[in-house]
Amino acid sequence: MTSQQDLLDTLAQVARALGNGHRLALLERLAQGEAPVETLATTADLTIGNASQHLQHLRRAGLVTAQRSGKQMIYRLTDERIINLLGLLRQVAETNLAEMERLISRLFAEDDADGVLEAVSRDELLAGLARGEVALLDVRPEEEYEAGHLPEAINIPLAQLEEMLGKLPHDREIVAYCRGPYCALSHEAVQRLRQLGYRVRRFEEGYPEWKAAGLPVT
Amino acid sequence: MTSQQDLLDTLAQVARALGNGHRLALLERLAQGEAPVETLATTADLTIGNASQHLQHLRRAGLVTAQRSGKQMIYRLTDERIINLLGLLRQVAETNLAEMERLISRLFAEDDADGVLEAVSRDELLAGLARGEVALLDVRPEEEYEAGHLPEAINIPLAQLEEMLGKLPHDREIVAYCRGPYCALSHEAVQRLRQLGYRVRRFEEGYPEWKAAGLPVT
DNA sequence: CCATCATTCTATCGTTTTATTGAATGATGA
DNA sequence: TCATCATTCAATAAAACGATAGAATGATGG
Repeated sequence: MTSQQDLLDTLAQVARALGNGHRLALLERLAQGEAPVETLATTADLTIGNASQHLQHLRRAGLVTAQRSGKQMIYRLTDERIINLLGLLRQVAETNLAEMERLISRLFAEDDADGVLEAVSRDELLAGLARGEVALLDVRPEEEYEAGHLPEAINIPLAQLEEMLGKLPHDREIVAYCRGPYCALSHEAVQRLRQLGYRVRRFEEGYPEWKAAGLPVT
Repeated sequence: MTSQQDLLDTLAQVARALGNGHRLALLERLAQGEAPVETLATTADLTIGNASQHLQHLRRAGLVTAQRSGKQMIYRLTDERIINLLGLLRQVAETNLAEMERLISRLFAEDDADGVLEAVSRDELLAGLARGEVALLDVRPEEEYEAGHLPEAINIPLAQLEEMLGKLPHDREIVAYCRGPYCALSHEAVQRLRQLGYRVRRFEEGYPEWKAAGLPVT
């Protein structure tokens, strides 16, 4: 009977590994693809030593694995389902926590003045793609695009948006996506492109969710 | 950009609420149905004060809600998806954590000497029920059975197993279930019934998972 | 084999969590 | 209204966590 509680304690240990904002940021970056410590530290805005320690913590919980490559240590998620786990955690938090709602609306406050920027759901996107009515735009950095992206997506990193407008079609609606639901890149891309007269909306999810759902990636 | 991290911090707060074995035990009990503090404290083997404090913690994280009923405070899960969240957490932990495997095999060590006790999957169970080839046995306490159970399940609490054998059919295989994958009740029931000559296996999940999957309950 | 670079380990300190105890609150029924 | 019961609140001490800085490790290129 006591080992029943041992199991729950072990489970709790895994949950506790998720219980820190910095570690969640590291996992979100890892959901885009494997990366060495330095990259992870930079995107999560941590010192190297600090990032290393958090990564050890995630490793002890079995959420990430590490592999040496030359003098670098490459980390990756142990399991695609971790993305689903994060998604479900987010769903539960969003529906049941008023605080969450407040933060989300603040993060995306400026956007939706006239309601036209409503996000495109996965089903809607799939339907639009099947009918050839939409073009996909990936606004993540080139490195993350190279590591994997949605089929037929055009990559224009946000930093080069205006320079690379030539790659965008004019005959179709554009759907922009980035790292996930909380990633602000596609929000900003949509705003800037709309000011330039493009017909564009954002995808409500991101690359990791698409991949975790078993949909094809390139 | 900083509010991106605020969101992750809030998410981390919810994860941290799951990061304690006692709180997971409370949630597992709540997955069976709502209950007052005293019941919860008893099943989680906590003092009342301690249980109350953990429940407050879960409430702040938006995972449970409380409602006064007379002089008792009734707690319940805010959201069925929390059961899915726990299930996914368990899956991830089981596949990626050697420690987990060790604990599970220890918990169920005696059982499977000859391999016949292999658990019945959800699909297999549904097929068997559809063909009328299996009878369902719910070995949880009567209180939990009353709060909800699988359709057509016979309730024989483990404590009264031998006294109530008369309720069991002899012409079909019996599938026993209880609170969930780690619950030992159905394991023990299967062992004891097999010694009495019954053809019986256990369901690999439990009532909460069945309900959370949207399958019919009574 | 030495200098260098990426990463991890160790030690420390301040902060947060947890369990425990006892007092306070809120509803009930005599 | 008072005594009682269920629960929560408040205060404390022990344990776990998180950030930081500097030493140690392990691979590489000369």
